[in-house]
Amino acid sequence: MSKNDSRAVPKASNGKTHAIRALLDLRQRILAGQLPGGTRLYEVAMAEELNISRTPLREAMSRLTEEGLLERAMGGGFVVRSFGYADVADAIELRGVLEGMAARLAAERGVSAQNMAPLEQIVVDLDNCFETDGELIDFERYSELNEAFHNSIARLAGSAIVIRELERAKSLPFASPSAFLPDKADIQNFRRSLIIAQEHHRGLVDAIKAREGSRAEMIAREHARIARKNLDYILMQGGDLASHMPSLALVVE
Amino acid sequence: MSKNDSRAVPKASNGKTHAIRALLDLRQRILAGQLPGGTRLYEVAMAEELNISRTPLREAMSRLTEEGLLERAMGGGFVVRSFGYADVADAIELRGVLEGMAARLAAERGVSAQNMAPLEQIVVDLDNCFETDGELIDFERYSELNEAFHNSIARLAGSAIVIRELERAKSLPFASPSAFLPDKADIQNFRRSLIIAQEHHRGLVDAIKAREGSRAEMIAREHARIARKNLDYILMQGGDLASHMPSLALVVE
DNA sequence: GCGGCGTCTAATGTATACATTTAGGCAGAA
DNA sequence: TTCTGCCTAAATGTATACATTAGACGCCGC
Repeated sequence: MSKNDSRAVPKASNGKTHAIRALLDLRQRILAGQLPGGTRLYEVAMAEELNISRTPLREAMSRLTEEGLLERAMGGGFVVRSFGYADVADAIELRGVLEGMAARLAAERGVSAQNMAPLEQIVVDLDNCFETDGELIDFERYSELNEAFHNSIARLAGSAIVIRELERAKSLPFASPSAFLPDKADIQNFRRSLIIAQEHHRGLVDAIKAREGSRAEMIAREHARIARKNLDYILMQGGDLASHMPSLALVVE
Repeated sequence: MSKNDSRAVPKASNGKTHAIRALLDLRQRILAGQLPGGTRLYEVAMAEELNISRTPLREAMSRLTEEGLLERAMGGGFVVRSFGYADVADAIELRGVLEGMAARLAAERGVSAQNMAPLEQIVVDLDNCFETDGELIDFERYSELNEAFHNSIARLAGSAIVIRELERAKSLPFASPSAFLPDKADIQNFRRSLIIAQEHHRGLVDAIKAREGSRAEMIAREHARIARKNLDYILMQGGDLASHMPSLALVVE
């Protein structure tokens, strides 16, 4: 058989190899905007800064390239990927398209009641995050449940490829489903958003159960566009809100 | 400024570093099915086999992971990614969805006559690959032009993100637009396919020019489904044809 | 003064020795 | 016989020295 199992795995059991620590550290710096798009990461300098050798650093940068946060520079080396407004908008649209594909496939291929149940439960739980007057009370929980809802949709399609690509699309911080959820302070301005989003969630479940593929797809797309609308609102408000939105720290152009 | 230009670039100007050569070699072996899905690539053994050290080998494997041909194994190491029929079908559908998104965006955002011209020329050139009775004569050229057509559609959307993700989707050999073009010997059986495909090309140009986003999207999707139909036909024929289809060498399950 | 050429330097590429971790086998005791 | 614990081997992780390359800079000749 060609599939040999093996042994090794260094410090990893501990939780972290040098490479993993470097990965986390670099990711955090990029997401925080400390390493602006276009910044070239020089191996020697960065290795010294992180107190590791070049080998695990290259490993870390490789993984960040897979993640889409770095790019390989022509002729070697790594550069922080640049994102502008158009990229953010397109990444959100892309997520919508992929979630739409997942929802459509789920509807077309059919989902058993048993597999549907968790999704429906999430919708109920999301409802319980609201007061009777429609005001959001448990913000943290809403965010978690929203994330779970989107992950479930991806899984319901039953396609490893779709799951993988959706995961990839969401790895850009500003493309994540919860990227532009309102800050706690600004919930008032987004109340309508949240109510509409929840209606989308209900609609998606309904469409998938009824095996209405096209409807499911369109709702998923429209749902993603809420993020874009929130983004535009935030940008229109000026610098103050934008600085509260950590997803945007790495967006420059 | 944070964007420093730099110097180094080893043998690369020559065309190949050890890592690049290892990359090409491994890719070829995977695509040829010599390294079946699930095969674990042991660094020491593989490095010896390729006559290089582990360092450039890891570099090569890293890049193949970005490409989607390898996966990182839990606890370290690399494994050849496994593909089954469902993955091939889904990858084709995914390409259709992404090309659909590109076509829709192109239509919605509008394309200048100047930017549209090359695409229209490709359609004319594709027509010239057929005899008056609809028989394909210049197979090689058809394949090239088909590839060019698909690349153009991606570019017309004017979105770096879309171009990138489409490039990624097409990097799986069986998801490429020309993956299931008929073998020269089997052209007869696929004549209808080619005629329909060409009609799709015309329809796409037409829809984009008329800014009919939804129509453009649906044509692009339907166009990709030709590949799936050809795939199914090939599989139904039994092993003989499949062995003529190099894109399928790495598909196991 | 200007242009070409050589050298120098900074960066990545490569090899390799050593460290770390775990699987699995072997041996001894209950 | 079976369980337990150690020990070895095999694999990846890490550090580091050295090789290679290309651009920068300055010198020299015209």
